[in-house]
Amino acid sequence: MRAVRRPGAYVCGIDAAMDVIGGKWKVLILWALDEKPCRFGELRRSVPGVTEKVLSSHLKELEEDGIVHREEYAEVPPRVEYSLTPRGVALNEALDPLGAWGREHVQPGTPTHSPEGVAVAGSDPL
Amino acid sequence: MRAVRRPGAYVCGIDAAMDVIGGKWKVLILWALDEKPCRFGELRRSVPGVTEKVLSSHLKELEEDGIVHREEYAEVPPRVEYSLTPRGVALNEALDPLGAWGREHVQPGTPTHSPEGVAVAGSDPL
DNA sequence: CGGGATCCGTATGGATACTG
DNA sequence: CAGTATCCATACGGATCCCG
Repeated sequence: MRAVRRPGAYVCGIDAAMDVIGGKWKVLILWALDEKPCRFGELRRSVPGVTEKVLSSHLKELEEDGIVHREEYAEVPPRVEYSLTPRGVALNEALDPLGAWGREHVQPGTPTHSPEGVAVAGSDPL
Repeated sequence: MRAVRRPGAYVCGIDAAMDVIGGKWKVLILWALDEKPCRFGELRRSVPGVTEKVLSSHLKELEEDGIVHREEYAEVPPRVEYSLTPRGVALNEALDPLGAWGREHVQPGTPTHSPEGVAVAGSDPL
């Protein structure tokens, strides 16, 4: 994963934000968590195609970035719950117009929200 | 670069949008073009650190995605001008809240817009 | 000037097996 | 269940040379 943050500084806020959500599955993770807090296994099912390692890495980074909160319960069947922090909620809101743009301009018919993992069929309209 | 579009389809609009702006320098390019149409050389100067090849690739992809328009003038000193399409303008607008989020949450003090010498004091090309 | 072609290093992500 | 460890593939980005 991103070994370390961009050394110097960001050129702009978008640049900075992109560094946070740059992972391949991050926005999908955020999206799933936007619905409800999730356990690791749930998340894995909600984000089809992601592997444990990558999911784990992404979650760790999102946690470091203050986007998700990780609550660990020291129980016998280990239980961990991930949820969005206020900052994460704000990020998701900021992401909304971008999602609208994507739906409008690149993939008409894309669902608005389907954390269960629905994939639409369709081709590039361009 | 992205050899081909994501095989199946996108899970959501954000997912789709991310595929469009996923390149390392794309948002910076968009940002520069948001100010004014630019020639290749200008762009290269506006996006410090990017190499010709990558800039070229990114521009080509952005063009394929209908984000930028490429106007080629068959003159003796070859001249090409890149500009944002309406779709590109819309994308930039959709990116705005994300930029605001980034400025607020990850890099306080990041400038709002400075496409001229995008280099912020102290910024360091990777 | 505006790139295309080539070669190459690295970061990112994937598969699988294993552990607390 | 919730990860970690290891190995591996490749996409991405960079340097350089070259051409219209």
